[in-house]
Amino acid sequence: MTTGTHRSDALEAQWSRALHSLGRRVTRQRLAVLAAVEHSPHSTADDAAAAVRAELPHITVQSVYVVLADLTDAGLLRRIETPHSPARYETRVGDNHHHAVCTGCGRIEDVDCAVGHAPCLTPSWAPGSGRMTIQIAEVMYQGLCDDCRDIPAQSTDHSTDSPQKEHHER
Amino acid sequence: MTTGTHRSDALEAQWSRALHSLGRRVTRQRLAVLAAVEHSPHSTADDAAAAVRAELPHITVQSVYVVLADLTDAGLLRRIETPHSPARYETRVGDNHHHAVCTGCGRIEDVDCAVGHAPCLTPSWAPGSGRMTIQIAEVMYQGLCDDCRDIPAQSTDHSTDSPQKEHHER
DNA sequence: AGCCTTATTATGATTTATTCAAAATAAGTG
DNA sequence: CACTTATTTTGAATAAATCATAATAAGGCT
Repeated sequence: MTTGTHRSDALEAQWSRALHSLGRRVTRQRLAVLAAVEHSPHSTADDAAAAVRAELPHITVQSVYVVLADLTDAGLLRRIETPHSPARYETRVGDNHHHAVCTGCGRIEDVDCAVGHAPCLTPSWAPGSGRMTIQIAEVMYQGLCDDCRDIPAQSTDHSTDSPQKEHHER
Repeated sequence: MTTGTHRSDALEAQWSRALHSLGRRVTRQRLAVLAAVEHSPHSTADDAAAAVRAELPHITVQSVYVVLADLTDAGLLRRIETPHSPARYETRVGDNHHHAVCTGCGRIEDVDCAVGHAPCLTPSWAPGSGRMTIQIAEVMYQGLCDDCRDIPAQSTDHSTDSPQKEHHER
């Protein structure tokens, strides 16, 4: 085990090169965090920390926060803010894709840009609004996934509640 | 001052009716919160609490949280989650409009739906994703407003920082 | 008008998500 | 191998939001 290579070695090399060319140091924790997020996209900081601990048992959530923020800043990760949930991260950067979250179970799916590519960067402004130079457009779809539609009301207890109210998960 | 009416009385009556028909009680704090959010849209819970205190000096943020959550649940308010900022609320519900936030100053503008109306509810799915029944599509644009483009770097202090990094406001 | 039921609000504490400052560590350079 | 400095660790602090319980008041009823 001198070389200590498991996991996708190709990706690791790729990330190392990327970090290097960005003038950033290549560290175990950065590679581990990248691998964790690559392996399970849309991870929260906690998720990532748990995954990383398999390799670096002593890492703390705070360190993971620092690494995540830095990698996001460097452009190697993308941060997603889903409603009623901590921030999530993914390695798929650069392409203009969006997300759909199921209001039933909270699962998140990737969605290709609805309009094509650039068009969603040219919004039609509401009357009276000042114009902006749009740089990114994040679309967040919300709905019910097929699985959750099969189980109409597996809820715990709402007596007179209408079936289609708020769902919090997690 | 027996009638105690100031502020937009018409709106207040409208909200009262809405609450009533939803089987919910009409309370001072609900009306005050609605008025506060109506007056300055995209308010945070803190903003709303501050505004409401002009009328109900003893109200606490926690109560405002409860009221906001309940009104959102009732469909009288809409909750917006902007990146790097607490949740915000607005009274404009029902229409399918989106938001643009300036990465410079954090100001938020309303944006009419880019695609028209319904189309943004029919996303093109990424390969391998399970389908979902989309209910709402929130689009979050990010960019620089004209004001912030005029002042390229009025920042406090970033020495070697590139001008286009993270901005936190509030 | 006044009482009563129950939704709503207040209170105080608690949890969760995230950030910060300072000390310890380790990448990469010469 | 030594040295500089980015990065990580550590421990504490803050911000945002939620929860359980007690107090209050809305609106139906008589």
